Amino acid sequence: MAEKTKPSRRQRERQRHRSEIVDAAMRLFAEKGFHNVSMQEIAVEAEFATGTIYNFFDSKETLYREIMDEVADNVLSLVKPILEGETDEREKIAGFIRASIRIFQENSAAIRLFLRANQGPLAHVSTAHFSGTAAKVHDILQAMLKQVFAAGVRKGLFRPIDPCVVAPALDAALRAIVFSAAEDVQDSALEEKVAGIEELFFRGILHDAWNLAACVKAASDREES
Amino acid sequence: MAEKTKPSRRQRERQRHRSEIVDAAMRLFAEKGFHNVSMQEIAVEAEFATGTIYNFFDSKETLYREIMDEVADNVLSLVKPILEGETDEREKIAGFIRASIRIFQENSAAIRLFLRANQGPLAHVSTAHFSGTAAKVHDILQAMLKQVFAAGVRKGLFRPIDPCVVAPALDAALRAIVFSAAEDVQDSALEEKVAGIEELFFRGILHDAWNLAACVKAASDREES
DNA sequence: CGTCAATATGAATGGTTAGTCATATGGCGA
DNA sequence: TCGCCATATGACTAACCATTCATATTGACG
Repeated sequence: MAEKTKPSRRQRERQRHRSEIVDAAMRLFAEKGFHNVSMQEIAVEAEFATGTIYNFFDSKETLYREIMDEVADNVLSLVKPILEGETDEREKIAGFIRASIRIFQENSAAIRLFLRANQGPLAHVSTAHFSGTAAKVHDILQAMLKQVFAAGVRKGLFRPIDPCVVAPALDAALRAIVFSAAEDVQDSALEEKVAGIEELFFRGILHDAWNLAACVKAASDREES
Repeated sequence: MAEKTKPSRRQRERQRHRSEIVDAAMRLFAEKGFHNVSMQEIAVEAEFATGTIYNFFDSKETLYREIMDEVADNVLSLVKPILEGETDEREKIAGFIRASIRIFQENSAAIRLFLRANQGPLAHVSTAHFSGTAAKVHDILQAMLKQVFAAGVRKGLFRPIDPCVVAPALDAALRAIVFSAAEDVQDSALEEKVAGIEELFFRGILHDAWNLAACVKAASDREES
């Protein structure tokens, strides 16, 4: 199927140019958002002419999508082995949390794209706030997490939590921490913070068993007044 | 200071028109994002002429900002009494979680704005991903949450968690759940899901005390291979 | 009514930018 | 060395859209 035998001179050059464009575009999109970057800017940043970009990508939107997809695939390939290994569900979750540090640190520019993704050319109210493959990848990740949680519950490792609650919660909480750290200059505390998330998720915030039901009731009573 | 005595006919009309424009703009911005909505569209949606909008707002950006600010203030005013009451820190957190349902449900369109906020005319890498007052409000909310957590830890109600980790984590997790529910048609499960978050945060996912440290070590060993 | 001030109107303006295309370039085989 | 083809170029076009402003409408008040 795939021709492995022909990375001719021309072809390799072309591929290099392509990736230079992608790099430049990624930097700019990540920094300023889709609508605030013109093809001119991208061209200048990549040291090509405007028209050249259109030899590689049909439209600005296509370029954007391809970048998103690339990043998404990359992230997924890093996370997948962790969540699908043969280990204990508890270790999978812990491993996922710890891996997030590296993944998000290494792709921090790329990930910013996802933060800024909401603005994209997609005006729709898609399930996630991403577009195209990126949305699928997000869904896949969520699905994997849910499965791990479900398995953990089945085996009695976790309390009978709802995977559809915990999976997005973990994902969102992690993102919040990692991104806020990525934006500050001093990301020194990142490791500790992620460890904090880990503990939070595994053990909760309470010191001892506390009568949750009573509190909830009190709160809703107060609400009605 | 504030003249309470003069909502004359003219003035009241003007105010009504203004809020009709705000409503229309909010609907559109929430649905399609700042850049994908033209002043024309807003004018049509609000049943005014383009120029009329400029009698109320200096620019598109001003309009956007004012909407954001309005929503932010509204949300803050709902949350503040819960977090600053005289109750137990545990109840404050529980109350905050439960209140989020109502708040986000009632302003679901408005809140979508915050989701889409990243795109705004602000290209900067601001601390939060919001602009202007909205950013401040977000910070204020976070600060209040942190204080509650810190107080809870001090009183021994919570384990020695880091407020700077837990506050954003709770916020992000809640948002993730509420928004995903808001986007699905069947939000029937929302109450249960939020209750799930509550339990998750208070008690964690583990059934029993489990040797977290060992797991962490195993995971990082594996990482190095 | 008639007048005036406040407000609404929407066609016109100017600036921006995605995307095109006729032309130039340069590597490569003959 | 020559000519060819893949690729690069960047001035140009067409569309879009925020904003303006000369004009029309409204409704309050004498």
